[in-house]
Order: sequence, then C-alpha cells, then structure tokens
Amino acid sequence: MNQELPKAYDPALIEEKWAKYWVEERLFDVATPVAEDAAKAFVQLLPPPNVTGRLHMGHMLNQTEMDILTRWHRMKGDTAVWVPGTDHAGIATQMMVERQLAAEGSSREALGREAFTEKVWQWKEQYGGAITDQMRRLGASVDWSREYFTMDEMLSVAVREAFVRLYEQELIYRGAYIVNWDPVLKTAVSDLEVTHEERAGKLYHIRYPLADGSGSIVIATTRPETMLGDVAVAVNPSDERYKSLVGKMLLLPLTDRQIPVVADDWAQPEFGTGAVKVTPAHDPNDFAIGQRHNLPSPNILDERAHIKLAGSPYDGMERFAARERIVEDLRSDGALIDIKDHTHTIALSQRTGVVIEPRLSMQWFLKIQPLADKAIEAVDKGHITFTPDNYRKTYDEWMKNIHDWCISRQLWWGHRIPAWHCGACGKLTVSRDTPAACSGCGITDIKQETDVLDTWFSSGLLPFTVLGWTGDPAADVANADLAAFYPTQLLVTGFDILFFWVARMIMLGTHFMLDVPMPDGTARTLADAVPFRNVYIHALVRDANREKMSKTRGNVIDPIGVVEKYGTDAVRFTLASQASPGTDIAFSEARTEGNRAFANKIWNAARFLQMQIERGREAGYKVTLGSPDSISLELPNSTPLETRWIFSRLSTVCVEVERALGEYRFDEAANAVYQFFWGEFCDWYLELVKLRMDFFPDDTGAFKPHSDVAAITLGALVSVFEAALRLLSPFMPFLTEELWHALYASVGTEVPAKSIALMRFPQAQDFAADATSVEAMTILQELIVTIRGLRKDLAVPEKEAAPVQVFASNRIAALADANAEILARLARVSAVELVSEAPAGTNTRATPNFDIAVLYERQIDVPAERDRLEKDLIKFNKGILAAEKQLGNEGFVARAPAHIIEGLKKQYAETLALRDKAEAALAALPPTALAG
RNA sequence: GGGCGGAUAGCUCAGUUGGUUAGAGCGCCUGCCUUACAAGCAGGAUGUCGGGGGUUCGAGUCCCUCUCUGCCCACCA
Repeated sequence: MNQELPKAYDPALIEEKWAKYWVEERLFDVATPVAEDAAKAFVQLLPPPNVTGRLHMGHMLNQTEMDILTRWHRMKGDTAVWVPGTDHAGIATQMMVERQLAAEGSSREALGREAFTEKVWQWKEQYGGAITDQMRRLGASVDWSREYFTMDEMLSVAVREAFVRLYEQELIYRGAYIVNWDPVLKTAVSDLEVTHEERAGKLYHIRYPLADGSGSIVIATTRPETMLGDVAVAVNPSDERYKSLVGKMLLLPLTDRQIPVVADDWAQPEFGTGAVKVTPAHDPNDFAIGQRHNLPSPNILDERAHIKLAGSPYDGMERFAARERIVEDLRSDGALIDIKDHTHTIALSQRTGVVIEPRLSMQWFLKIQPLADKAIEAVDKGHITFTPDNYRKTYDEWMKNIHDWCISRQLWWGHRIPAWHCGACGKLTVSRDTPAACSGCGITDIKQETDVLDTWFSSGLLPFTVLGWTGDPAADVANADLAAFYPTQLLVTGFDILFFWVARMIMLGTHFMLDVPMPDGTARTLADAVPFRNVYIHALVRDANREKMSKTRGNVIDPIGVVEKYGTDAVRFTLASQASPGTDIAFSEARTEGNRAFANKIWNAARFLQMQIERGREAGYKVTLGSPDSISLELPNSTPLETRWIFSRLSTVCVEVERALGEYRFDEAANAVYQFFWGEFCDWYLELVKLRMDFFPDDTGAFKPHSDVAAITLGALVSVFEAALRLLSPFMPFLTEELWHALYASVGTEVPAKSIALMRFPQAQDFAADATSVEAMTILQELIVTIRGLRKDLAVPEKEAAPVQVFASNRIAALADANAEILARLARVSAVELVSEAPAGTNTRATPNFDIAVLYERQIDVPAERDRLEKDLIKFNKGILAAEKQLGNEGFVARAPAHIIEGLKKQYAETLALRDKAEAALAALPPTALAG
C-alpha cells in the first residue's frame, strides 16, 4: 500500500498525470458564488493569446505569476477565478490561413469571403487549441468551464451591442481620413500597429515652374512619386522669399495640371527649401493643409500602393518603381535640382514589416476623448493601481495624447461591422440584428459593411463580456457573475500591450459598466466601473545574455523544451525567483538546473520522511496528520529545541511569503521558501531529527522503549513537511501534489482533499512562534559552524570526533552543555568541556559570543593561519576606525536613534575584543621559515 | 524631439521609509560516496556599490552632473 518514491526526482513521471487530473476533476472550475463568497472573489482574466500562438517564455512567465497568485488566493479560501480564452487575432490568423492557401496554389480572393471565413474556422478548430493545450500541460489552474474564444456567439453579440451603442451615442463615426495603410495586407492599421525606424533616405529638390513663366519654386520632398497627387505648394506666410508668389499658379511637372501656391504655417522656412508640396491623400499633414485651404484630395495610389492614375504613363507602377521612374523623368526634364542625403524615420507595419502608406480612405473611428477622460480619471483617483507604479505615468502620457481610434480593418476574419449600406438613398443602417430593409428609404437591397473590427475592439470588452454582459441594464444588474466578479481584481500582463489592450479595457470598461447598476440597484460609480483594480506589469523574458528573444536572432527559448528538460516546477520556480518588478528577466538554464536540484531536494526529503515513518511504524510509533490549521500551537513540554525552532521559523516564513506575494514580489516569496526549505528544514532540521528518532532495532531485533521525544519529533517532522508542501504548492504545484499524496499514503490516512491546491495556505498563526528557541538555535548553529571551520583548518578527518573546549557566558555555556548531543551530531564533537577562561593556541577560534578550542593533536597550517589572522586584523581595524569615527562624531551621538548607537557601541566593543584576541593569537603563532 | 529605466562579486540579480563593518543563486577553490539527496554534504575566497560633486551625524539608498546602456512615445516635408 505504501508505494516507495523513486530515488531521483523525475518530473516526466508526475507532471502529465497531475495536469490531466486537475483538468478532468474540474478542480478549478468555479460556480457563480453566493453573496458572501463574492466578497472574497479573486478574479483574473488571462490575457488571451492569439489562436495562432505558440507558447513562448513571456506567456509562461505571465501564467506562472497568475497561477501562483490564483493558487495562493484559492488556498487562502478566496473564490479564485482565472478565466482563460483565446483571441481570434484578425490579422495574424488571416495571414496564417492565406499563407496556407498560397502554398496550395489558392488565395483568399479565389475562395471568396464566405468560403475563406469557413476555412479560417476550420483552421481554428484544428490548430487553435495548441496554446491552451500547452497551458493545460503546464498546470495553469484556470477555470476551463469559463473558457472563451473572442468570436464565440455570446461575445459576438456583445461586440455588436457595444458597437451599436457607441454608434448611437455618436462616439463611432465613419469618414475619409488619412490612415496607416498596409499595402500587403491591404487594410488600414491603427497607430499602435505601426513601428518607426530610422533610415537613410534622400531629399529630392524639384523645381515647379510658375504657370506664367515668371519664375519657379523649388520644393523638397522625400517622396517624389506622390507629386502626381499634389494639389498645391505651401510656403510659410512669413517667408519673405515666397511672399509675392502666394496665390500664383504653378505647373506641376510631368503633368498638365496647375496648382496654387498657398500660405500655411506648417511650411517651415528652415527646412529644405521652405516650400513644401501638398499631397492631401497621401500625407496626414498635407491632408490638414488641404482641409484648411479647401483643396481637393486626389488619391493616386491603389490598395496595393501602386500608382492609380488613368491615362498617366505611371499608371499601375509599384510605388518605389514609380519613384525611380519619376526621378529619372524629372531629371531629363531638368526639373530635378538636387538630391540630398537625409535620414528620417519611416513607418513600418508591425505585422508585415512593409513601409506604411498613409492613405486617404473611408474608415470607422471611435471618438476617444470622452472615453479617455474617464479612463484617466479612474487611474488618477486610484481606482486602478499599477505595479510598478511608474507605468501610471506612461499610461497617463499616452492617454493625454490619444487620437481617435481607427477600428475598421479591411479583412475578412473578425467581427464584421454591423452596418448596412443602402445603394439607393445612401443611408447607413447600424443595427444589432440583420435589418430587413434600409432605415432610410425602406428598400430591401442593402449590403452589409465589408470591414471587420480591429481585434482589440473585442478584446477591450472582455472583462465584462466574458461575464455575460448584454447591454440591457435589467439583465445585467441581475447577472450574478457580473455582480460577483466585476471588477476583476488583477490584470497581469506585459507592457507591450499596455496601450493595445490595458488602456482600451479601462476606457471601454468604465464606459459601458458605468451604465450597469450595482447589484443592489444603486448607481455604479467610476470606482466600481473599472475593469480591474490592479495592474501588474511583468518583465520581459530575455535570454541568458540579456538579449531580447527573437526569431531572427535565433535565441528564442521554447518553454516546452526547457520544461521537458527540467520540469515545469523548476522552470516556474526559476521565473518566479527572478520576477522582481521593473527588471527584465535573463532566463538562464543554469538557474533552472539549480531549481531542478531544489525540486530533487524536496523529493528526497519526502523519501527521508517516508523512511522515518516506516521505521517509526515498525517500532510501534503511530503517526497521524492532524488538521492543518492547528498543527503546533501547543507543543508538549518535552518538545526538543529544534522542533520548537522549526515551527517558529515556519511561522516567520509564512509572514514573509504572505507579504511578498501581496506586493507581487514573486522573487522574495520564492527565495523565502527556498531558503526555509533547503537552508533550514533540510540542512538543520532533518539532520537533527536523525538524532531524535532512533528507531533502529538493536542486535537482538528489539526496539528501544518509546520516548516522548521520538514520538513528538516524528509527528512534528510530518507536520512541518506537510505544511512546507502547502507553502511550496503555488510555486511548484506538480511536485507538491505528488509528494503530498505520497505523504498521506505513507502515514496511512486518507487525503483530506482531492488536491493540495484545495488545502489551506499555511498562515503564521498556525504555528507556535518561540523567540527563545530561535535565539538558542541560532547560537548553536554558530557554535557548530565555528567548530566545523576550525576542524577543517586543523585537518581533522570528517569522520573523526574530537573534544572541544567552550568559553562563554553562563547562558551560552549552559546551552552548549545541554545540547552536547546536537554538537556531537552536527559538529562531530566527542566531548564538550566548559572552561573558565578563553583557550589559547593555534586550535582556537574567537567570536563575539564564545571562544572555542578543538582539542586535536595536529597543528593548524601556520602560514595559512597567519594569513587568515592578518586579514581579520585588517578587517577589525577598519571596523574599529569607522566605529571610533562615528562614535566620536558629536552630531551622530546627539542625533542618531538610540538603538543605532547602542548597536554600534556593542559592535565596537566586540570588535575591539576580537582584535585583541587576533593579535594575541598572531603573536602566539610559532615562527615559520619564510620561503623567500 | 519628448518620456521612462538600468549600471552592486567572474556571471545573473536582490538590497524596504537613508542607520551599524553590503547579500543570494550560479561559477570558482578545498575536503567528504556521512544510508533522503554527488541534482548531495561541509568549509572557503571574491566588491574603490559606473565617475565626479552635493545634502546629512550617517549615502549603495536622496539631489545635481557626467559616462555608458536599454526601452517607450512622436505627423516635420
């Protein structure tokens, strides 16, 4: 019945098993809570990965952090809900399928819209689950019953509702404006989807002659090909050079058109020639000039950014080819005056990398200012907090300079805009449901808008749409999920989508949820309309050399790869232990290896326990596992020192972990449990426990009579370990699950829950704090370490026991005497002799608390000892000097707090004593022949 | 052009509202196969806290400045 654990930790043997178990048992599904549980809700929305996505290190960090927090809250008794889902990712997914079609020799156009969309759905069904499958494998404790896809029917209805409401509120408008056009995707993209890059380019100086032949103006441009769309040349009204020319007509070279010279402040006299050509359809600034001067906006580029100008020799030419031709033609016409080198930033499409073409086109926009105002206020008033806090400023800066959001995309994959065009009267019918007829003239021959919505429009609504928001106040106020789970508590995400997603959720969340009354029917305030209360922005995961991971660099670390190599728990722990807010993470395999060693350490501690339990049982000791929340509050009188100590330490670690996780200091939390488990529980407690649990039968096969100490220790050992597993569980869910079940199996008790994840998170008050024992233990540890060090210097063989002399205060001497067994075990001491004065000789060591001597015939290595003492002396003297300087400083004595002064005085006295001893020891060293 | 961050041991990083003589992991050196663990145990070495200046009784921590280095935002042809 008691299955023995394999000797070495092997994540492959346990992880898949538990990952499957957690999902199949639906352990993390959360039903809509009753009111009192709603108050304890801890809700997070997973930043939805793209359906096309593959898990990368950033995801894994994000999910590790979210999972640690979710598991922690769940174990604390909160209603922890982590809602997973995937994003339809309009552009990315469409590109993916188009690429596939191209490989098959087909294309989206060949299929037609309906068949293509069908094809994308098929693709999604087949491959779209890859990333969520990876999440399952990594054990993310999400509520799979609430999994969503952004194009699910419920969410699509909500998107239409949101769109129509915004339209009705006159916050959505349609119009012809300059947008960022991606000529490869043949769609508009938002400002955020454009990146800027500095490149070496040319500034072309071109002469535009005056129509009356009286002269000319030389303009400067980086994009000569757009001259075909010029409608004017602008000069600054204050520019004396051109003042007389304003209002005159120019002959546009290579064409038969005439264009006016206009005066506009935009033209800067210092730049180029001070005269700028105006191409309203292909430059946002020129568009503005055109508006100011009532100029036409001829569009000379098609959706592929090829010249589209009927009758022109350039018609059909690709834009850069056209540029070359036009420059050549201008040159032969003598209109090209000069070409200067000119570095400037150019706009690139984030998705395709192609140069963005500013292009006048009909698009849908969201009027952002009213939404932004509320979103700014929500953060200003502290309804939403950012960690690290400096992102609040970044957010604020962006929000205050925000432009209207182009929400339409000329794609086929996505939420199709719910607007219908009427060919007869031209009126738009915007409607939640497919309208039967035009709302203007009533004809039935209306056509739905072909554009779809920007993916971020739907993801910006998620915090409330995933909870079933309908837009109908009566229904929404009665919606128990919305009541219990909105606002969500926390959003964990990367800074890269701060504007794309976080800011939009805040804007759309406050906008729509303000209209939904509170569950008790009262009006909702901004404080409760926000989509989340806290935003934790996590770091970027870089490679071990701090290089940004990228496909082109070829340094992308596949999380699944490292997980297979080291185990999910080790990778999680590595990420957590490096996740300090504000700094990027340099992911190192060496560190992961170290944490796999940690997992192995835990594993072997469990094996040790199993062995002890088994031996104890053979010797007739009964082991039980009590209720986890009252393990050690009252310890029997005969409880040995180290057990009092370990419970007290456990209590302290609980405080540290609780604080650290509360501040999103995953690194500090992870380091605290690591240090506790390895540095205290394993290194000290387990070693001391061996001393107490002498379960072995003697030569005759008989066992010793039962001792209280053995019984108490065995019980405590099991309890501490069980609690430690719970403490570790949010960080290393697989390993702790496995060992927790194994522990109960060896004790012979049925597990009190289906999973350790459903158990109580250890709390400081669950364990007896005992400052006296901690202090005593600390002294003992110091004694042991000192003796070990001295033994080493004396070259005492590890196995050999040696007697020691201890000179110390009565209290410490008594402690050493009373715990001679411990010294014997951990420092290989054969006898402790308390002496009344400091021992002298080369076999001694002095510390502030005690002096000790290891009695051993062999002498210390004299030159090495001299070296050591001299180094010590330098250090002591430095300390003494510093202390004297400070203590001699009147200002310090007068103003520093008392405890600082006392501390310094004490340390000063100690250092003086240590220096004297070191000097004496140095003087007492036998002379050595110096070798040169 | 604006804004934000970083510089601490060989490497990767912690370092609370300023408080005693600065830490961890990895790596390195030495000795141990001590029955939970060699993915281990024990012991050890290692720093002008980027440079300069200032505030303060006291600065890795606050201010100024310089150097180096990341990142974000930006419609100058």
